Amino acid sequence: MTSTDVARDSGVSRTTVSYVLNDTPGVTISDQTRARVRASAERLGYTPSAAARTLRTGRSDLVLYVLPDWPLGPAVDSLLDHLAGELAERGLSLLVHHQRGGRPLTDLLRVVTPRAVVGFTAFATADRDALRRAGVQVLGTLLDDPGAAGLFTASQRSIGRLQARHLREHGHRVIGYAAATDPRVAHFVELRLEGVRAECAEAGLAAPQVISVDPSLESAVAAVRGWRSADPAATAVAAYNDDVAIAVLAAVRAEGLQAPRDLAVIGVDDGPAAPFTVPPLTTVSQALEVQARHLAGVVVEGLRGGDEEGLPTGDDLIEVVARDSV
Amino acid sequence: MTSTDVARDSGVSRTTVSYVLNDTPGVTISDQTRARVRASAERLGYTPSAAARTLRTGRSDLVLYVLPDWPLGPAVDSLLDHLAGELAERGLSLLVHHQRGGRPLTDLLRVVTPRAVVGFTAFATADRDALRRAGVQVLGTLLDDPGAAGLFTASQRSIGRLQARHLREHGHRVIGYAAATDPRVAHFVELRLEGVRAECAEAGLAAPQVISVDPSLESAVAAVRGWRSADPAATAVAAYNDDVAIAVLAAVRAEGLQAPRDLAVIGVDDGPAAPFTVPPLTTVSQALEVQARHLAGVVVEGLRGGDEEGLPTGDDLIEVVARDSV
DNA sequence: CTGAAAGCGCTTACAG
DNA sequence: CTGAAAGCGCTTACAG
Repeated sequence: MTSTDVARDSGVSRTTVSYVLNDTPGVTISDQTRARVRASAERLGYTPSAAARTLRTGRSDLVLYVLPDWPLGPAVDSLLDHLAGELAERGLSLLVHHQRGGRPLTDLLRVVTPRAVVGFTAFATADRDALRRAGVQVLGTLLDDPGAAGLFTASQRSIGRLQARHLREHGHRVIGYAAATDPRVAHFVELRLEGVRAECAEAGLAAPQVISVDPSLESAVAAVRGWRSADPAATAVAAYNDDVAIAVLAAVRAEGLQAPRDLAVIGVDDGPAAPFTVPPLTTVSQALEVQARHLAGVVVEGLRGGDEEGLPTGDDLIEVVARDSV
Repeated sequence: MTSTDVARDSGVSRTTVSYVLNDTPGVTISDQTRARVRASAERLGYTPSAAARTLRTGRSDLVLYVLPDWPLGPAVDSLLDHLAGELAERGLSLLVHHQRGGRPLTDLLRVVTPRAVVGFTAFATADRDALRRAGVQVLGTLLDDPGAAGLFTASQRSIGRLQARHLREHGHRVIGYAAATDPRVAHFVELRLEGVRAECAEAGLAAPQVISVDPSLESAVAAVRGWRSADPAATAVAAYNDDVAIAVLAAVRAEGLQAPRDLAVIGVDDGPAAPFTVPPLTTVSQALEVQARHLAGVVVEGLRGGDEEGLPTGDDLIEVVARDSV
């Protein structure tokens, strides 16, 4: 099923088929011919070969979104959905690549020729350069690595900062930090923790005591004991995310204590379980719908050759959802 | 950066470059020449054009995984990771497409030329046919739609069955069902519910009273009142998933009742919050690691042209994780 | 053992 | 207003 078939079927040349099907501007073709060509294409179920178009034009309508190795949660799905929609309106298709192991990104070029690659996390320098060399546009990253400008999302540091500030505003002077143990997420833990540290330091509080939580009940119980037996004892804990916070909350109950009276807890994500914990979990919400819209704009702007600098960093894209655990 | 550049740089023809870089069997090329070609390719950062290869050979090393519109949870990520790994070992790359709105799948063919498309849910017949016509292999689905054999996963019906059976085995004779309201998930609700109904019918129990839950606390409270005021009153509830179950559990507490004494609750997913609810949630776990391995095998087998029939349906891939809510 | 040549399916100057 | 022809970068019979 090629354009030759359509041409033969509708009694015109392949040139005309191409002009009609691509709505090429600046050519004048009778409405009658156009209709005939479209009808043939439709009837024959013709789809132009992506490989041939890409080879010929040297560019494709494909945008590749590169996702990292670690678990991301449902928020990213809706982000992708939204981005795909925005791109579709501009004739672009979005495909997602789940990065795995250490395999270089350039392996992908053996299989697709994207117009642009958008990274959720930072690219390895070698990958970035190789992609650029192959004529692929490389579009920013989400992480606030030094030197890699955050593309669209709230910075991880500001999430930590916001947690600490909320705790501080509720009178807590000694704050613990519940880190996650999953190594794939270590970088994020570090960035959020930095935010907590910075806020504590600026407010003249002691540095947060960091304890990792599995999350299993045993691990969380050990952590709760750790914070409470420290000197000075922590009265509040900022957790890496809701999952960790939920485990800590369970440990508080298991120890016969009460949140927030004996230990306040704040999470990150505002996941589905957060409103229903005991007590309901105070947490940081990341307004991902808004971020998605923003990301879409940035990507589209970037594709148009615009400047990716000077974009909002998005600190206003996070907020605390106050419930009863603080 | 084309194979011509590599040929010139290493002083051979493009033919030889292709033979060396593809390790084409049956050609004899001196080790010295091979080394020279590889060195050039490496130094020049040469990656063959995916478009040109695909166009010339008529096949690509791309497998497309089509994901549905609705939220899937982290389990699918690990499934994808595993599949990508298995495929990579066979020289195949996996890319994911998040299906959106009603846009036809064939739009994708304007952008990529996959060897095969693997569907998480069933394909629309039109899509399936169009893909096949374009020479793309279409590989099964997960849903147990009539006529669309389940590709790899446990059937949704058996999940519902298993919930009801567990409840029944714990002495419950009147069972309620907590459905989800998200329309994107309606089909799954229906299938799981069918399983519950079937199990109840076979055991001679009344049909389950179905109430939808938001999930918000108000909605869940209304549901709990509904089940308890029914005649006969339900003593146990099978929930569509953990999220719904968690809301129901919160409603039970809000009403001053206790689970499982006043109302037993069983979820589906065994998500991260399940061990930490009050009381800890009994739920159905879907051995997704195992399913992933299985899926990878099926896909690879399918690509090899093998038969996708006669595969395990995977009813042994689910099990209840008994905690304290039943 | 290596190279010249054809051709995959498309788009797009260019000629008529 | 429409068509013949070139050429994108590759692979692969085929000739030497």
